[in-house]
This record gives sequence, C-alpha cells and structure tokens, in this order.
Amino acid sequence: MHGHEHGAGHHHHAHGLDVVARAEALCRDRDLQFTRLRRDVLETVAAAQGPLGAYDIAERLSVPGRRVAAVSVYRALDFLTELGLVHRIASRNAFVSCAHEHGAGEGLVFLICRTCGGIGETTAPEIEAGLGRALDRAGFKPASRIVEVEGECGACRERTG
Amino acid sequence: MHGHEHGAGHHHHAHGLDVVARAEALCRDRDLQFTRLRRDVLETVAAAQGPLGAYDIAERLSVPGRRVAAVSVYRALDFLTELGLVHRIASRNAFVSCAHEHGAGEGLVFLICRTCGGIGETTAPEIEAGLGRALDRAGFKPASRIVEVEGECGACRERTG
DNA sequence: GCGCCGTATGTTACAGTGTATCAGCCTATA
DNA sequence: TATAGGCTGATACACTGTAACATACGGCGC
Repeated sequence: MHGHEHGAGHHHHAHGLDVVARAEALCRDRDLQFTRLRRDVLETVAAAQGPLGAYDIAERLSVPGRRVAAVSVYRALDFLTELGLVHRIASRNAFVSCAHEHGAGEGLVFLICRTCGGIGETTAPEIEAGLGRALDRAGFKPASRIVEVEGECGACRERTG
Repeated sequence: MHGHEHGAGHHHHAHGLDVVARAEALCRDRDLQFTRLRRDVLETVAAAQGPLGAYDIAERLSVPGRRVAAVSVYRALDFLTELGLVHRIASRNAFVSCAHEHGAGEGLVFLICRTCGGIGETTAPEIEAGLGRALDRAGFKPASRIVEVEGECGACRERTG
C-alpha cells in the first residue's frame, strides 16, 4: 500500500502534484503563504511511500548548505495539517499527505499496514451515526476524532497470501 | 471526568481495587506473574485521575532508596496492556487503567476531555458493522483498531455551561 | 526612504517518549 | 547443586516534540 485509498479503494498514485496544486489553491483562497519550506515539506511527504516522521523530513530536506531543523518541519506540518493537506497518524507519530478533500460526517479511517508500513485511507460514513449516538449516551460533546485500524492491506494480502 | 465510563455513562470511581483483583485472577488463570512492579504500576495508573505517561509513573514509584527506571515501567505497561488491564491513549502517549473486560465487536471508544484532561470510555457496538463494511470495501484485513474522540465530557459541560 | 509590525524561519536548548543491550537476580525444576 | 527462563536494573541511545529567543522578510503608514 503505497498511496492512499478513498472510498472503495480509489488509488492515488503519484498524487504529489495533486496535493501541491490543492495547497496552492487553498492558500490563494485564504490569503495564506505557501512558502518554500511548506512546499518542500508537502512535496516530501507526498513523494514518500509510507508515513514520515518529522525528523525524517528534516533530514531529507537538509543538504550541505541548507539545513532544515526539525522544529521548522513541525511548524510547516502544523500549517499543512490545519489545512487538511497532511494527516497525522497518532499511533505512529508520523505524517502522510492527502490529496482529497474531507468533509465532516465523512467517517475518515486510516488503514495502517503491518506488512508494508503504508498508510491508506477510506471512509465509513455509516459509523458517524452510531458513534454520534454513543457519544450522546455518554454525554460527551465531540470536537475531533481519530479512527486508525492496523492490519494488512489488500496488496500485501495478495502478495503474501 | 476522572474515572471511566462504560456504556451509557457507567462510572467506576476508585476502581483501583477492582482492576487489581482482576489482574490477580487473570495472572492466576494464565500462569503469569503478577510481580510487585506490575502491581505498583497498575495501582499507580488506577489511582490517577487522568492518563499518566510512563515517566510520570516511574517518578511516582521512585522513592529514595528505590528508583524505578522508565524502561521497567514500559515493560510492565506492555504486560498490562497485553492483558487489557491498561489502555494506551495513542493521541496522548499516555496510559489509563481499565476495570472491565473488553470483547471483540464491542466498539471501544476513548473519550478525551480537553477541559479536565480525563479519559473516559464508552462502547459503540453499532460502529462495528459499518467499519467492517468499510474495511471490506477497501480490501483491508484488520487486526486492531483505535477510536479516540477529543472533546468535552459531561461533567465539564455541566460545570462550565 | 524609514520605522513599525506581523509572519515565517533559524538556532539552541531542553523535556518527553521509547528501544536496545547487557548484566544480575530470583525461582522453578531437574 | 546446577541450569534455564523470566523479571528487573542500569546505561546508553534514538526519536518525538516544545519553549524561548533571535533574525529575516514583506507590507504599510509616514
């Protein structure tokens, strides 16, 4: 699993350009700065096969003569995450890029493959109603939610049986 | 929210004894050792109001003359997590104790309160079917899942309006 | 131009999280 | 007693994340 899946397995191979284009449009619309560092970080994450840690990103962006500190990467990641261009995988402390829009009530689910280490996405709108009822029962007012499933992705199941 | 909620807000105040008793029974059944360190770690987590980090636990267990290293705490937490006596909150890198059994298909959900910092639990069995369908659509074979919701718990909503 | 201010970035330092490795200890069992 | 396996201690290290402060750059009013 080296891309992201949407819905019933809609693959986005090499979507680096997609997400960068979306970033440009978003920043233009909202009068935000799509700076070089932010672009570099986004391109690096988008080009990666799997999730990247902040220090991985910093290392890949650092060349002799231009060293990128991890703290700068974190700031760029915060910015990109805020815009929904990048997602944080809490159970891995790592980040993936995301080329498609996400709306509320969509039921975003992250799929973490134990075999190839890749991150997929799918949506399960059905779970929103049930989760909403459960939260009502518990008297809990939600603000944000994460759903992460660890297992084996389709590609690895085919490969290894 | 300084305990855990189960189902429609079933509270377990001061359940430290419950979970320790359950740990003893589990270890007896499975021929596992419920050592002093493991007991201490479990009691510390159970007695805490909110989630504890591994280093917090190590600090609380360290007294002059007996220093508990974080690495030992991690091993004990791994052991306890494996038995379902302790849960890890991925979005906080912290741990909470859990006095009740969990079965598959139960739809365990962690409720993280932004106001009081407490962790609650509830179950949403309804989401299992929907999530299962979504995973089928994506061709993904699940092994474990985490659902964490951040927001405001019932107690804090009453207190602050 | 000049100063002012807000945003972005650089730099350093530090706190927190987690793992690897090796050594010692304790206990059960032969 | 000897041995093997599980538990713990201790040290070191890598990774993750934040705080604090300095600097740079660009727009804006004067």
